[in-house]
Amino acid sequence: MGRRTCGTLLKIGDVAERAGVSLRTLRHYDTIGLLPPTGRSEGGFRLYTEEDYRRLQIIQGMKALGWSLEQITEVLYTLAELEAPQTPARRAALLRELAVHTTEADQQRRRLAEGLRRADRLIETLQQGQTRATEVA
Amino acid sequence: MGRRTCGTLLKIGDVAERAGVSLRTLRHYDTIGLLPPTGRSEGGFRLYTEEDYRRLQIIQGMKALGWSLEQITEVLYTLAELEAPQTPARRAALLRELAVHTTEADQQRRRLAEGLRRADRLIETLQQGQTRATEVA
DNA sequence: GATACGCTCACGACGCGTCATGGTCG
DNA sequence: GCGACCATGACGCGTCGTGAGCGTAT
Repeated sequence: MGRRTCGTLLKIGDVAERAGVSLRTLRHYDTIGLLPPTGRSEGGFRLYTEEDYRRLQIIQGMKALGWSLEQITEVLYTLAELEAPQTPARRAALLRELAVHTTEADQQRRRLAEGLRRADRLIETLQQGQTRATEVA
Repeated sequence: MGRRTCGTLLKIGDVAERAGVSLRTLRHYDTIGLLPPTGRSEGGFRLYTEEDYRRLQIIQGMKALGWSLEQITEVLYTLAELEAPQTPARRAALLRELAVHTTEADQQRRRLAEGLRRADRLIETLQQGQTRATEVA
């Protein structure tokens, strides 16, 4: 029946299409431990859950901010570990890590805003180039 | 007399320091034809002019927008050629190219804006992670 | 058994960082 | 001729794209 996979499990192609990424990317994320599929079929096919898919969406968001896959891996592990109860010392350490990442995100935000201004200037320049050249003609 | 180079010519290190890029980067830009130094010394040292330096600044701006060095090379050549008078046919072709690049710049602008929204959401997520974890403590 | 879908290598592109080794300038 | 500066060449890295060659699901 087309694309529907058994139960709630998604094959790599389903996830790829939904999220708009390549199969290659998903395999890469698997090999580096960033997004290992929850399961595998008998024949070795990667099987993803809805939860995996949500994780991918978060990854995409962070990637769009220019974070490296390694950084993203760290943050996700930190957040995951914060969910589970830990010793107070451990919790404090995790919170400190998280604070660092938040600061990084803030800086990234500023860089993006700066880039936006730059983009506007560039577009202006290009359009000037066009109009000037057109006027001469 | 430190860093001052003969006349108005700058050595690679001077340019690198002023622009905040590495020597390697400048050599790379040379080898790919993006920013060839105007001259060379007898011994083979790269010699840059102020004009070269201005070109580098433009390059840095476009790079910050996520353009590939190849794209930048194209745009710069197109703009340079538009300055000089050409046949009307050539001019028209250049204008068409320029229009393509303008469109790309527009798309880039949109991507940056989208990234900014994503950044805000991510920062929120991270801060929520912090406050939630802090409240539990 | 055809067809779509998946698997694992393995090589390539981009934008440099990073040696290693040796030449140039003041 | 010393020390700061520069040259080329080669390899490496991160993040995939792009096959090749072969197995799996329906």
